[in-house]
Amino acid sequence: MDLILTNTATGQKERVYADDGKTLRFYCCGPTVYGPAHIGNFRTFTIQDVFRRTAETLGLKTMHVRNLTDFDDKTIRRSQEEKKSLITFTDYWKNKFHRDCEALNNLPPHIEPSALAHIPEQIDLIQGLMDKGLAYQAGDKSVYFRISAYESYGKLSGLKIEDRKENADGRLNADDEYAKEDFSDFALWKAWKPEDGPNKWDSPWGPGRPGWHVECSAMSMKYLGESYDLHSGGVDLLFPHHENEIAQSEGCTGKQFVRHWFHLAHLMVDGAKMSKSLGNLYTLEEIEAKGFTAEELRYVLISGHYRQSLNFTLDSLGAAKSALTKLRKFKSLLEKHAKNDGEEEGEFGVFGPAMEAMADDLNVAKALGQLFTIVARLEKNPEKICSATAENFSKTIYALGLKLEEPKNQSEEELVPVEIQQLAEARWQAKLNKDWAEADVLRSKITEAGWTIKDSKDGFEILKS
RNA sequence: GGCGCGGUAGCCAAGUGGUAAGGCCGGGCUCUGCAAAAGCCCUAUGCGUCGGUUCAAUUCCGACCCGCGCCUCCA
Repeated sequence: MDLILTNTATGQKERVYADDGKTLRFYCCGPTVYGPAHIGNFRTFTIQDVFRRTAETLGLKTMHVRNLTDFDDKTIRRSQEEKKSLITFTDYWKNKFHRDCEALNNLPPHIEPSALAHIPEQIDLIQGLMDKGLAYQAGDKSVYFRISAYESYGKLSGLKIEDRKENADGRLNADDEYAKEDFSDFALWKAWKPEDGPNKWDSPWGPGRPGWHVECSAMSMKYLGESYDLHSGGVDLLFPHHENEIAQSEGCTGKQFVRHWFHLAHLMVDGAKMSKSLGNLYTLEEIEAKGFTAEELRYVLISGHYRQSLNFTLDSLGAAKSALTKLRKFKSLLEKHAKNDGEEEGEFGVFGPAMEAMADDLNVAKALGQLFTIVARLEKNPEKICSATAENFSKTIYALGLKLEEPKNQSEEELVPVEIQQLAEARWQAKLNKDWAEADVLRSKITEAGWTIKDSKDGFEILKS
């Protein structure tokens, strides 16, 4: 089964393959570590993870590189506001990011280069562009890419420089106008300014730091080669970031930088773009504080098609919770019947239709639809389940990145106040005595106190309402 | 203004030139003192609006309306 994905560069669905015949080499633009990543960031990283898992499930070997941007305007400014060194500051947020990724069950990239650790590579790239006349040092000592010397600029995004000039009125700031040859030229090397504090590095052009776009070109080519298979990021990076990466990389090497561009639509919240001013910007921590799990969030984030923006609501997490419970139950049904030896037709057996949907442009919504249809069918005919069914289910679930583990017991009993515990036990006694009226009175007292009783055959559970 | 994406049931969301997957919610029933859980069943003559093509359109074409994204450093 081939993996098909829409290539932004051509607008066509194309087969994803390893150009060297061995390993699919791909790069994902990673986070800037200056604060907690929000669920919109994680939609991108999680769908990229589904992409990788699906590729692997279909038999492709992968080499996944994702960078960490650990110096830029924001990291420098905020570290200074907090009176911390840049490294201390970014390390904290790197660790936070890694913990969140793990909770969401995103596989760690094979290589995760940090921009700070690759400044020499970035300087080399800039020097290469200088040598070719594609870059120049301006009066402000910064180095810029000379777009007028690079003809195919704009080929990925389809944006025309002339159009942008017309729309740039009022947006230019005086420095840019003064320093750059052309307002569209973007910074490759930013000359040091007093507000950068101790954060400066030496270069042939004086002290300063690389511009943001260079790091992805320099690091991806270092680890994946001058030409590689696929590059991914949020749609907002299409222009200018990825356009600039192409200009820098192809300008320097003269070779095609990336064959396949994989862009992911944004997550909306309650029908609007996420922003701090609207107060609809959630982090994983906030989602968990509302009583949902990372797996429930993952389910929501992957459940829409990646080329379409997905509207996130808290209600959708509730829906995910129920859907996951259903899958979890099915998993234990499989485990009961998995001892039956048996074979299934095709690469993924009865789950073939679900994997076909995954392979066809990563249609997760369709795959989930197929999955639930198959689940319902097998639940009605459990005698058809065999060891191969369980294996094929595992493969499908792996591609989605779900775990379907039983929720952990959070030692609920200990958290329940003593008086509630006593009321509950009194009620259980009343129940055993078949004093239903007394039992109901006690139940409503417990309910009023904010707890819920769930009976089973030989005991009860106390849960927070 | 330019480029791009989208409008399918209460919500989320697939899909097709031949009569609408799936999930959630809701409703009914079963099972248990009740409740919860669980199980079974039901839930769009309709796919933004108006025209056109066609034996047949939600699916193709045209116009229009609405929402969203990008147009210099935001996944």
